[in-house]
Amino acid sequence: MTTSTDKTPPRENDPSPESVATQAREEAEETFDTSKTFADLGLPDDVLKGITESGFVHPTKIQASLIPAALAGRHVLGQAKTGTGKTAAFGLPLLAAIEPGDHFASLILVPTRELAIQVAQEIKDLGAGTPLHVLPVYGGQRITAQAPKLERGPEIVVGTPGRVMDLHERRMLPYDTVRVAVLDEVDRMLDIGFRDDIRKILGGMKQRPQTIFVSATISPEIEKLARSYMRDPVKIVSKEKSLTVARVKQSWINVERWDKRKMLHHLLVHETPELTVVFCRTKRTVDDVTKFLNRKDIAAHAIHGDLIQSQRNKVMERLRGGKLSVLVASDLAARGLDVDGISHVINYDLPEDPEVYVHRIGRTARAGRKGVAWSLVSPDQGDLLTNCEMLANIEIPQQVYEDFVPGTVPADVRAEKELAEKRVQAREASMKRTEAPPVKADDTAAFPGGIVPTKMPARRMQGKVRTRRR
DNA sequence: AAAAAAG
Repeated sequence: MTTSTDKTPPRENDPSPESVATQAREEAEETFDTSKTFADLGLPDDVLKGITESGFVHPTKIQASLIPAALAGRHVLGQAKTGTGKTAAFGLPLLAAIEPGDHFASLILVPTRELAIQVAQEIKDLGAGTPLHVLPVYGGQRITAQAPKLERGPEIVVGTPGRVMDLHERRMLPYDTVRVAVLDEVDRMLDIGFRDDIRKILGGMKQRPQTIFVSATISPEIEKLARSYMRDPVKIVSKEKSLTVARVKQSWINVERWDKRKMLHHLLVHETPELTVVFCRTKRTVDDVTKFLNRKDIAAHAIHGDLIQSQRNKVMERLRGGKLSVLVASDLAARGLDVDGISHVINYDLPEDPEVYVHRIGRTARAGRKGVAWSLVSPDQGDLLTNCEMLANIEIPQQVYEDFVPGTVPADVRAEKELAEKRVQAREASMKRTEAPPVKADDTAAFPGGIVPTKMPARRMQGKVRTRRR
């Protein structure tokens, strides 16, 4: 049995056709600009053909504002939540602006290999009506396999930073021909490790190409980066109240650390989701959880950055082909991946970075569908949950599973608790022995808040605070 | 603190 402690009545009790239709319309209005069609945006006929063949009529809001600006040759810094068609927003103007034979006219940088494959495929599909070539380049595949494809001089290259730099150094990928440079998932690209690569690649383009940066969130650091590479940029910001779409039903479940696997198993068995992605914080946990589920006869597959690339590609193919029901993933899969039919996202651990939460749950409820996002939160992880709620600007309700039977407390945890209790008792006993000196009336008067000045030096206090946070 | 990306 499932009970929700949400104060508002559950949506399931209100499935009248009118309300469903209203909700659908509101959500469409939230994402799409129904007052416009792609034909209004100034795209050429051969590009429009690819769009109509893909079944699109109205652009999303980010597309409606980004496409005309990019077509006009402007530098664009665009923000929109996940799943609102950002790839097409920068891909369509590229397809429109680039002539066949314009070798290496555009370079698109993405943070993961899987995204390189996906973004390249999406632009290929959109450009089906044009003779342009799109090539993904990324690490983990042999350079010798890529060389002949690069020699043919594709107009658009989509790549991960490491391999792009490698190919450039081998003189197989020029920078000086690039007229439009795109940074996808900029917030992720500015992480330590990527930042310098990005600077090297963009800085290597002495001709100062038109730049398009897209990101789910725009931080001051992103603005700074944009200012240093862009001339007179257009900033496109979505005015949404929340960073997450309403179609995802989010909730959190209170569960002790040692009960998380059991709870995960309980959810997968009792709620029978169609296609689930389980996100874990470490590669090790991904492997452990996958093995655990396999032992319980659940056909779960793992994906993380330590698997060989062919294995990663194989798992992604299975996922896209609908031949997989549970994917256990590291944050490798958190961003951008657009796979149809992911009905559930489970956060086995909440991420330290709340932006990652927004990206993770954005894997579900794509293309106008609904989705469910559960987060397993142990009592000591409450602050992580609060961080996510604050960033996404939503209140996540708690879900209680009354028929879930918690496991026994592991021996080491029990021992630790007992030890902590003993320490407290010992401290109380010593406090009684050394009576605190009475506080003088003058001292308290200087601190109306009732705080008694401490004898501890300020520097030591800082140190203490710091150690407590870690 | 971890994960990703060049081998």
